[in-house]
Amino acid sequence: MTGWGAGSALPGLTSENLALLDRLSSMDVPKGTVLFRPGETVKGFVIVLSGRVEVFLTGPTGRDILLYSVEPGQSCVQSTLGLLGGEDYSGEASTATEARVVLVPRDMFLRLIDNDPGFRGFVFEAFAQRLQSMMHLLERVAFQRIECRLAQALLARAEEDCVNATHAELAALIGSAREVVSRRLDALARRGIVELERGTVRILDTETLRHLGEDAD
Amino acid sequence: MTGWGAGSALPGLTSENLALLDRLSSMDVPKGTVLFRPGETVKGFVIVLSGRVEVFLTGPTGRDILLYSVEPGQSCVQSTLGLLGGEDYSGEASTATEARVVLVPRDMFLRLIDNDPGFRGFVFEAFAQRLQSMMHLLERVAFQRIECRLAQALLARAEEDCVNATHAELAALIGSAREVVSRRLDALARRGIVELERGTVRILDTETLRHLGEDAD
DNA sequence: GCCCTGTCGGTGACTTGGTCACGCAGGGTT
DNA sequence: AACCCTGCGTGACCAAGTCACCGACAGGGC
Repeated sequence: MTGWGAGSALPGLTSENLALLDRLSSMDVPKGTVLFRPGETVKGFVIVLSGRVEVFLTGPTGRDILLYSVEPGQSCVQSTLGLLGGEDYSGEASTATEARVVLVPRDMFLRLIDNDPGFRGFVFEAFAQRLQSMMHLLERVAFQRIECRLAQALLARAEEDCVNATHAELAALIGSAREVVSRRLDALARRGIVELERGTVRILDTETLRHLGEDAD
Repeated sequence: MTGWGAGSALPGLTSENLALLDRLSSMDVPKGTVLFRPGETVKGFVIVLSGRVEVFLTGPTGRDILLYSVEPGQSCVQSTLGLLGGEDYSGEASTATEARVVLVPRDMFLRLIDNDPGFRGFVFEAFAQRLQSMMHLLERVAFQRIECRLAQALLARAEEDCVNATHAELAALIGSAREVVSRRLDALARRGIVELERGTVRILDTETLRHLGEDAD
């Protein structure tokens, strides 16, 4: 019994199943750990309890793109894919912060799916959300200009008008190349919208940035 | 009772639920009909019995990209999304051929999900497959060259070394612009790999085309 | 036959974005 | 101090998307 409080993350489970989940041991993982790589077979259903896990796709040229990030209480859909369809991972997941995760073994996962409506709902909804967000991502990648995506990423990542990320990290967030991000940021800085420092971007004009982040259809 | 043979499309259902599904009336839809548009709310769970339904995303510049196509026996995941997560459609679905579809009403869908393991499995697997294929699509769009994607599309669409599609259609298949496809095809024709006619592309050198369709990592 | 109209495809000029190959600056380590 | 690693800036080049055209063809109506 690890007492990680499955109740808060998984509302609606029957108490006996909750107890079952509670008995699983959670793992603490340091920041930057790779949880799985493309081609690996799936060991179980992963739920993130705290911290953040990011799933990236890597292109042949070494360029990365963030598929989605898994926040506390969410599951990593990639693992579900493998459990249900027998497919292997195709993205690479690593911890963006130190994190605490639980791994639900395959047979237990399948049993829960079959006899617990609450758990089922949890999995289904996670699925639906991911699929939806993947479609939005695809839409952005296929149709939106870099400037637009960059503005969105900056706003999303900002803490008190400050973004702590290298240009390379920002590039991965929006699925572009480091050089391109550098040039765009430079352009934004020239216009007085942001201020650049090694490792951080300070947002000076949130309003204009928000405007740039909107679709120009 | 429409007798559309749910059994073949949905193996593993209990006989009573099969009968329930069989009692739904199917619809015949002519080629080119738009089944749903972005922003519409979801009326039910859609299953395609015959023909092909294609789901596109449209960019602000009018450019289209094929998200996936729904073959007989498959369901349209977009409709599932709406039923489970309450989200609206974000793609546009239309029939690529004349087609026969069934619409499972929302409440019946939810009941089936809850009490029929076979139906549940069907939905889950469809979900998993779509998500997987969306990730592959994203990978192609984000990282692969046009020539590569075009070669794949041509091979996938070929019937006896002949592809009956306009340049605009091919462009939508691979998420590019018509002009770009025209130029690429022209380049392929110059190299003697294909032969162009109004409305069709004839493949002369399948081997080279297959080679072009492989990733160049 | 002829014309009209809509679809299909070709083309040039331009812009945006990705790739490659650098080089330089700051902050640690030894 | 010499070193190295990481983050960032830059120029050149290429691939791809956009815009504005134009001609070529097919089908229908007269």
